[in-house]
Amino acid sequence: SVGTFYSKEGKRWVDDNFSLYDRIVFKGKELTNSEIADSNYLFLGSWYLQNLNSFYVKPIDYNYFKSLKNKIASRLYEILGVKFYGVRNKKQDFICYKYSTLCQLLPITRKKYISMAKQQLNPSNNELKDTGFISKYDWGENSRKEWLIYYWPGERAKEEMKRAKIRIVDLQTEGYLPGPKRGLEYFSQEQKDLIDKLVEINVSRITAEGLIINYDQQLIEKWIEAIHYARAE
DNA sequence: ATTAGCCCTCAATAATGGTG
DNA sequence: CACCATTATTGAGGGCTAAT
Repeated sequence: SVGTFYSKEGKRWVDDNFSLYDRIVFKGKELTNSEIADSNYLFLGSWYLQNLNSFYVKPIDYNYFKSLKNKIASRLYEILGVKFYGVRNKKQDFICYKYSTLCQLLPITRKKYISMAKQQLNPSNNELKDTGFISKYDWGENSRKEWLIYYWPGERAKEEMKRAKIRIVDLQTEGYLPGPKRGLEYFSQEQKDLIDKLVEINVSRITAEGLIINYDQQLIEKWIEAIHYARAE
């Protein structure tokens, strides 16, 4: 896997061989030398974990994602969300997919006739349009007789990108660049303890400090608690 | 090329059984 | 007896195919 994974913290592409998970331990198996796993554990790969910690993720509106009835629609939402990112501030304010490409990306089989392809995808397209994620979509054909689908971002998509941009700016200015005030004495003892806890669960120190500044302490404590559960699933 | 009906798959819910 | 886990049932959605 060369050139497929970008490290946010390292600011470079990763060419190493790596896997998403470092280690998987199933329930009842030996966890460490003496401990037996009380449920299934998943250890995220270090690169993956680092990027999560750096918030190098595409923010998705999980509630919206869940609300989508059609699974094709929800997958489209993920894909288009990323693509719309690339489209902002460009002259061309829409994106275009070959149907054949979409077939590889979506949980669908390639149809022989355009009518079938349309009734395959349009219910999902309409759902996204009705909920405002796209403003409209259109079918077309290129010179090689390949079917194309055009998507225009809707209000919901634009809102999402706006929100994401603000969050990124917030984190970069307030959470990342170590400001002049960013000494250890800046934190209370309680906060230091909390940071240590975060570091224990593999959050990088700089991110942990950023979290402490930007979020309520109790919220973070709950969050740590939740992670201990989430790990097991 | 398009439409409609049948069949298969998957997932959500209900029912059953096993355990503290 | 209550609670959790496993199994059975049902329903919706999508693919395949035959008829138009």
